[in-house]
Amino acid sequence: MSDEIDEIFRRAKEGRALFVDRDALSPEYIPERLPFRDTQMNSVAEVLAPILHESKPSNILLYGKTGTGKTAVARRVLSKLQAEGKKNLVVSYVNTRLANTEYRSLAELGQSTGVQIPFTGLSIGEVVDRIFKEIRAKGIHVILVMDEIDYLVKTFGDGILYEFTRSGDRLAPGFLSLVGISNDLKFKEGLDPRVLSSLSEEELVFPPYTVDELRGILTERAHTAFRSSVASAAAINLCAAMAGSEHGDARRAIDLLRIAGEVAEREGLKEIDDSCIRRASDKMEHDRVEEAIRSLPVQNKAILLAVSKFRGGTNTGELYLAYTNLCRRAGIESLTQRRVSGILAELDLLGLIEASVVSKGRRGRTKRIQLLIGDETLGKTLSEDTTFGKNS
DNA sequence: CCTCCACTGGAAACCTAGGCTC
DNA sequence: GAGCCTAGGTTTCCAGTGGAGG
Repeated sequence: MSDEIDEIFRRAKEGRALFVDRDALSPEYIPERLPFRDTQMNSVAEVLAPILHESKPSNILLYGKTGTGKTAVARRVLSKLQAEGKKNLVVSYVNTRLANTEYRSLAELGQSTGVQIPFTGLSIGEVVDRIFKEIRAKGIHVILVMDEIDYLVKTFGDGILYEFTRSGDRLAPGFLSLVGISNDLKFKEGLDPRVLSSLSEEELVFPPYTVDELRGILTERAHTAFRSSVASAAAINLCAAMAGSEHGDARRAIDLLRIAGEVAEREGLKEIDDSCIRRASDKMEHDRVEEAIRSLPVQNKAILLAVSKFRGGTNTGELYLAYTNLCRRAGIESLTQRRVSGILAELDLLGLIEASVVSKGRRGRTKRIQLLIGDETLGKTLSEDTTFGKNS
């Protein structure tokens, strides 16, 4: 036993030699220079520059799929802007999907402008009023970055965007400019035309990286992150190809390279080979699923567990029966079928199950439900939850 | 071509936890 | 502390429906 531990430590010590600066491959790392994004950086900088002579920059919308560098460009430009040392400038960054509700998105904006917002109890309108009041009173110049703004619009409508885009003189001498970041190229369709015209005074599209560009990015990062000869050109090619085959997602490519490096390190290898990369890719998928399950509310877990009882799929009625039984045994309240149907749709969206509506003619209409993940992953992750500890 | 099943999914009402003002 | 407010999750109610079997 202790031999094994010694062995792990020994390998870790040797392995450490693979990485020089692991952070260069972390998701938060933003390099000084963003390769292949000079045009976009300059454009954003040009749009925002007027703030340095006290006038309100146009609102700007950044479009592009995940991992095309939108967030990195926005952050980089804004941090340079902040470095200019302008006193009344406030840069607020909100990821609306992580904030999860309109209210919490606003609360984050409030935080950065210096308004304390209780985590519940106020109406949206009241929160907006308070923030606006603060901006006016202090003459603050706010640049609000709303990341994944399409999520906000899709789930809650454009209510607060409307407020923002029309805030105009209500804020003088302060002002608020929006930098919207969207993964969805079509999200404008659902927008009120007045909001749209104001929000997209300027627009910038981020094309997906080509495999060649990904290779360039990875090479640069690998250079800082690893010792020389750890990540061969062949390894980098494979990472770029695997991540790029779908949609030129740089984040995924970088994650893949980092995890492949970690795998190699753990194995005590001197360099990253193909099998490291393939295993890294499997691990990423596995981790994504585990994390998704772990963060589920109890009821959703129970439903997922009920789904897993049926090898080869089931339908709503049958599942609901199994689910209520399971709840009784686990000693938790069960929800109505209507709600379960809604939760099934959520689980479908997360990619944990597949639920599609099928009609069986005279025998009614239902959802065909199938588990998309492995039993062991599910069992292992759910057994951490004390509610389901024993059975399953 | 019509029926009719076993649900789906929209809408509204209800509930709880929390903050607000007075 | 009373009486108001809201968000978010859930329940209640119900009209709507695709298509196999008649």
